[in-house]
Amino acid sequence: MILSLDFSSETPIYMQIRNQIMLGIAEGKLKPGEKLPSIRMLADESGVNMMTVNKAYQLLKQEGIIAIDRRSGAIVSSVNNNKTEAITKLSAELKLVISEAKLKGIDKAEMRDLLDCLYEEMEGGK
Amino acid sequence: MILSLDFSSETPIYMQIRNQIMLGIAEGKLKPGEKLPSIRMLADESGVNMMTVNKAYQLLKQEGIIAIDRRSGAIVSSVNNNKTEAITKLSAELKLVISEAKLKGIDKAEMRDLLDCLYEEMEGGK
Amino acid sequence: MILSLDFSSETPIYMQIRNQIMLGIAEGKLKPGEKLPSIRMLADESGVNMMTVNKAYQLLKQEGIIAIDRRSGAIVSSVNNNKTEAITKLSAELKLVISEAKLKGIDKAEMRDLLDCLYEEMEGGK
Amino acid sequence: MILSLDFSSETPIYMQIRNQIMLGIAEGKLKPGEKLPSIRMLADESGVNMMTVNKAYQLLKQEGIIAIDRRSGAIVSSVNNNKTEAITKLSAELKLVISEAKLKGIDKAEMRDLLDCLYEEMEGGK
DNA sequence: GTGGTCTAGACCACG
DNA sequence: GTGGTCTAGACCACC
Repeated sequence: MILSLDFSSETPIYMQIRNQIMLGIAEGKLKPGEKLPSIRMLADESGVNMMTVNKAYQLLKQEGIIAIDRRSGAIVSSVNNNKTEAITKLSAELKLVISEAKLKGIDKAEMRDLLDCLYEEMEGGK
Repeated sequence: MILSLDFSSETPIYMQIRNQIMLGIAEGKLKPGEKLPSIRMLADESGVNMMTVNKAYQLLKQEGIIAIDRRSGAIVSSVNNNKTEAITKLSAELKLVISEAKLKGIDKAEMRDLLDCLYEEMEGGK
Repeated sequence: MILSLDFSSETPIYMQIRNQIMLGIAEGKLKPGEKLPSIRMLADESGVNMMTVNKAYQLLKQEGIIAIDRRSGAIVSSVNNNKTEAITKLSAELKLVISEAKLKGIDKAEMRDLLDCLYEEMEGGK
Repeated sequence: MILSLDFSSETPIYMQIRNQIMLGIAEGKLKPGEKLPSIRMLADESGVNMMTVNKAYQLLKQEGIIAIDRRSGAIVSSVNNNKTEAITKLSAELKLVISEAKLKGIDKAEMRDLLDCLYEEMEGGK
């Protein structure tokens, strides 16, 4: 688990960590039930403060993506959340992405291709 | 052009304004060449500071989505065709959305449906 | 808004702050829509770190008890949450309190009296 | 005596054990004078460390709820009648519960009902 | 002015 | 060992 962080990005570091862990899980690099690195270890490896990593973990926990086990640290949760709520959130995000695409002259067909392409790329990492 | 702002959202207000204008353009409610409301008017209507609206407009200008003219205020630009750069940015955003979808148990087929569905919804507003 | 904190208590300071604010609202000392002191001010007054106060506020926000407005800081939310969920949580807490009472020889009648008594005490502060 | 522990809960495991034993006694599943399972047995059954169970037992002993005998292990104490002290502690706990209730729109009458309801539920287990 | 983020340490509770 | 809490300062984004 190596993180590549951009310290001069507008995206807060804890959010970058959260995003990369989420990507890692989605790409199958991290599997449900698997242990995540400890807060301390990840902080040391990545050159950030413990509390920053902690904040990312707390966020992921709150989102139901990981569970923090008192005995053995953080583990990846299995998927089980209610879709309806998730779809509402995703729709808003997707709409924004679609808007950006449109304004850059990318049409529906191209977006579908891009979606397919990204899925393949991500499945490949399994 | 009525904005619905959530002052307790994590998303900064200027970003909410930018997003809604972008959505408005993508949905065809605002067409290329059309004039946007003046900063002052939008600020008054929405109950926010003029500086905040200004920041949103500057951001949109910088993204090449609107043009700001001293005489006639802000107008919607025509579609920009610098796709390559845009696709890189969109890919990163889409990847994150796909990850979230996966972790909520939403598969590729459902995402394609959602994409189609949102396109129809947005075209409808034209 | 003066907090009385016990720095040697087992209860974390941020939780003591959260509890006292919750009590303050329930007793009517703080009314819905009213502004809470800023994080900085409360931190200074109470002799604790900003981040500790921040943690309390974040917790209250997450519990839907306060809202954090980007313009004017934190304000007390109006009550509107779904009761069913709340009752589940309250039941577990009350059950524990009842158990403790029983084991100390306090019977049902006494508990009802205590409940009434506390309600009067808290209403009095309105 | 089967414990249901949530390892990802915020409540420490030893406290969960203590709470469940207390509930068990209050509900009459465990009667004064009755023997509690040995530390080792409970630890094995529940998949936790012996030290953790020990901590829970020590806490219960300190609270005067159980007595620990070298020869026969832990036994449930008879009801302690030092009410005055107990009431102070209970009042603080109840006040917090009442606050939470109020903020969720649950009024005094509903709380009284809930109290009655929980008493019946707990008596039923006798 | 406000809150949001981050750091580099520290101590404690838990298991 | 783990995570949880806290501090005293700092810088930045937002309004």
